[in-house]
Amino acid sequence: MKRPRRGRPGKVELDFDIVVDAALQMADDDGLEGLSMRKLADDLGAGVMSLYYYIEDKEALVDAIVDRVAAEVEPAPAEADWKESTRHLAMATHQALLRHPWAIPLWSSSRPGPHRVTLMEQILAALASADLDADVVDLGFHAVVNHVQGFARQRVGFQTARSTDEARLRPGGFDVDLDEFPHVVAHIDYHRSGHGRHDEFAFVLDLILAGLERLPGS
Amino acid sequence: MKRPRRGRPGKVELDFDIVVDAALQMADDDGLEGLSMRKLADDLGAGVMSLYYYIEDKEALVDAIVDRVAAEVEPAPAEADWKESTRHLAMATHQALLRHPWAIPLWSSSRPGPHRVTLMEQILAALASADLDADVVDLGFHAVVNHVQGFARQRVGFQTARSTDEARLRPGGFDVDLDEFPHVVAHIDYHRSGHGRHDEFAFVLDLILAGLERLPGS
DNA sequence: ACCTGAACACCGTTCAAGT
DNA sequence: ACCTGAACACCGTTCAAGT
Repeated sequence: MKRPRRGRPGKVELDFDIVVDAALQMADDDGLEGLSMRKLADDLGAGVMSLYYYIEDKEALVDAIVDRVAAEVEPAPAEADWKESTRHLAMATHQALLRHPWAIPLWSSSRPGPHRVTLMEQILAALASADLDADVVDLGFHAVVNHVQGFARQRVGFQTARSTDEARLRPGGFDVDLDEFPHVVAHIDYHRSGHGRHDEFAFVLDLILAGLERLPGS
Repeated sequence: MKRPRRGRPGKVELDFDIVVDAALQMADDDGLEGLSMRKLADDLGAGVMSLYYYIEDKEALVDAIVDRVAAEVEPAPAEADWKESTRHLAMATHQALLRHPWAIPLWSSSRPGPHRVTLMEQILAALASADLDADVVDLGFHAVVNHVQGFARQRVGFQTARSTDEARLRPGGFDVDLDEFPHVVAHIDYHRSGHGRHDEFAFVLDLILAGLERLPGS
């Protein structure tokens, strides 16, 4: 089960992007807890400590790969109005997060890099271009961001528990008897069985955007 | 910097609750990454491996302390209507999360224990008792849950970066020049400077609840 | 039934050094 | 300027054993 090496120990071509690329690949393959400095160096055929010439520490590396995910979000087309732009950015972010599920819990907790700041700027700019009160812009920003993150989280959560039986038996490491929780069971079943709307993410997103217009200024 | 011990090595009183209590305390004191099996055993004056008699592994222990946080959320008073109940549960959850910030990223990613399932049941039951379509109940549930988690996350995020200057200089480990991001700067300033509404959490929550009533059924 | 130490297979990072 | 190995200070957990 040895990993393939890119070169012989002794001299290896390395730079920031090569390190971050390999780290992103490793997180995609093995999840966040599968990413270690030592395995990463091994993958690259370098000594562990060589990595530290290009990055401060592991945390900075993780910040960097999260920012790579943010970089995958394309800007909205120039001719889009505020609602279309916001919608585009939210959907593209949602898709990027589903491509890199390990990034979901990090999306708001790790500190933002340049691409994530750019993404924030684009969303805020789109909302600001609407005829909305400053309070409503702020509120809308958080509503959209929370929706994106919350929905992605929920989605990968349900991927984990495949069958209803599995969910019934151990919703945690605990033995929770779901018979006592009829609404929870109904909720799980609702989500499991196609539940009417095929794209609930977009549906709720549109509700949020429509809601913003109807809001009293201040 | 030795930790105080509760007994002499050789014989210690231990049970599931004692272990979980100590783990919760340690997470509150030192954060999640400050919680280690070895330090925990030390705290309790026990050998590390003694802990494994009561818990499966560290992950199960973390699930348990997260569930303890859920246990702190009081049920809504019986006479409350659906909106008051939902509001109560959301606010109480928000406060519990602020008391245990380490639990915020775990709130939706770790698997729910009995108390968190109970909390879900209560929220779902409250929404179901309203005269809302099943789709709207589902949508409202996620809107409320996302709001609680997203807002808590945002709140502790801002606690980290104290001054505007600090945020300007390094929003990440990156050197992002915020001058290029005027809307982001405005957004940060808006949040920093009292921003009109004193309790934005409750304000947005009420908007969500009011919005649910106005929604078309299906 | 309950608790244990030794050992294993890992981590991230400091440091002083090599080219 | 770039890369390194040895060492340090940690981890969580398996195992075989003790009472």
